[in-house]
Amino acid sequence: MTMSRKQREIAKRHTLFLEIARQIMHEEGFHLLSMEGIAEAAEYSKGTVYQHFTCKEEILVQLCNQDMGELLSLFQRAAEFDSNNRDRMIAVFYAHQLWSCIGDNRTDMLQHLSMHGVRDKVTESSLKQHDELETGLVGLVNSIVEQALEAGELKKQKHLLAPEIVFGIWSLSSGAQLLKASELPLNEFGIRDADMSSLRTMLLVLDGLDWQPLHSEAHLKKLLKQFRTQLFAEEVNQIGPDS
Amino acid sequence: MTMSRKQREIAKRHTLFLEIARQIMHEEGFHLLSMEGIAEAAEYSKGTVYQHFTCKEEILVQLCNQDMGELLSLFQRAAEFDSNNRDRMIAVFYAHQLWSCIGDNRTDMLQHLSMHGVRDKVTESSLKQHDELETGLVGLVNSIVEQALEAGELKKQKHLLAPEIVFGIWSLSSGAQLLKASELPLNEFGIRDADMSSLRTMLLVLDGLDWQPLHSEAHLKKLLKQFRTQLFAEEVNQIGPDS
DNA sequence: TCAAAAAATGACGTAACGTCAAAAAATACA
DNA sequence: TGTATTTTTTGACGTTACGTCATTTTTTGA
Repeated sequence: MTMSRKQREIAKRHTLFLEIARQIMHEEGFHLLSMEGIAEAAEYSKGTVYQHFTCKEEILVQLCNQDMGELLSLFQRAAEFDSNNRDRMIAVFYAHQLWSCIGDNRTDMLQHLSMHGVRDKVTESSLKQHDELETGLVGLVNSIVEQALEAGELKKQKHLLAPEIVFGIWSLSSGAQLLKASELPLNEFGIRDADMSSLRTMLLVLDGLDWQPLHSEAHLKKLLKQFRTQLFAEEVNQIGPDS
Repeated sequence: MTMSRKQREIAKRHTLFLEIARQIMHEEGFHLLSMEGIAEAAEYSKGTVYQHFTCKEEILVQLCNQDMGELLSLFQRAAEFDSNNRDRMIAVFYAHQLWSCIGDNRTDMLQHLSMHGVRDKVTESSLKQHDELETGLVGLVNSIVEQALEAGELKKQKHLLAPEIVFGIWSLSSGAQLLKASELPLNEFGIRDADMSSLRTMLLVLDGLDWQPLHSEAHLKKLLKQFRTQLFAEEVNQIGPDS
């Protein structure tokens, strides 16, 4: 379905507002984002901004949904990685880290969104979209675990269901990103590389689960190289030679 | 040093305000906490509240500091648990979960505090206290890892320093609590018991590290019972027969 | 008892939210 | 092209909460 000129203009402005909001949030943080600020930066009036977004929170959720869409596509690519399920799982974990490195303050934004009182203010439809994205992400990771079970790479655990394994890894990953995004002086605590530390912790979980094939340092090295130069080459280039 | 009557009165009101703030935050959330609200509930005027706290955030940080002090004392008890270092580590993890179950919305509060723009508004001294508490907590966990290394229960890891091991476990624990505190329908995802899942994931990490003595289901059962009926008996009773 | 010091108050200035009647622009139609 | 109608944009307005500070009230102490 094609849009009229007017509709296209509106859509364009919608995007403009979102971009400006993202910019402001990046430079000054969510707490300094104001509707008037956006309007001013875009050279429109406040009322016009309110025609696109019912409230500040609505902008936030839409930005988050954009980012989560990106995350989902990274996850999908990871899930199709041509190897065993263990490596795919590692790819997903890596993708998550990459995702937060590429975007400016994605973790921060999500954190805001999850705060008490925010969900209530947001449009039904954005919220639904958000929940679907979330379900999509979790579902994808879950299916990797299940495929590993089917393939016999992972034995059925006596005390952890597949979704519970996902929960653990998910906790680890998001927890690590949160700590990293916080203002804690991790290096002062003796942490050299937060991402590498959490990734290695995650490998320990996989080994603890006896998820085959077990860890090998050589394989990890090769795998990371593959991620950097093939699977996520483009994304890695956006940040330069690190992680 | 003893206080004058006046000083005692002021201290008492200070506590009163904090308690009221905690109450409001519990019932309505941080976003609905207002200085006027506190003043009203305490039957004082706004100005008086401002004589105790420079701003809303200052109240938040002081409440967090209270709670973190409690957490630290739980951790200390865990660190003195009469067993090996692995079990002490598990006790710490358990204590963290217990702590968030006992308090009303502790995770939420900490999350707020870590948000961008909050630290800047807070008193130097409260901030310092907060950082010291944080350092104390991390340091304590770190020292358990180091004792395990010294005792030979844990071999030196080629790729993870002690603080990095702590980082992983810390990420896992705080990530899990965050997800639990969020409005995600974990049970719909198939997660039966979030705390138990993250605890078991943490055990997998320990096993992955080859931290002796390795997991045994029987031992875990015994250990949890000890936690519930001895080490943290009092705290567990505050919530009833679960976890 | 009363003057000086200390503490409590709430009116005030400011900022941001979200609304809505009026103004401006776009469109339809003669 | 000119006017009527619809759509869009605008910013003034009402509201809420913050944080300040001059004024009022209470306490203290001589």
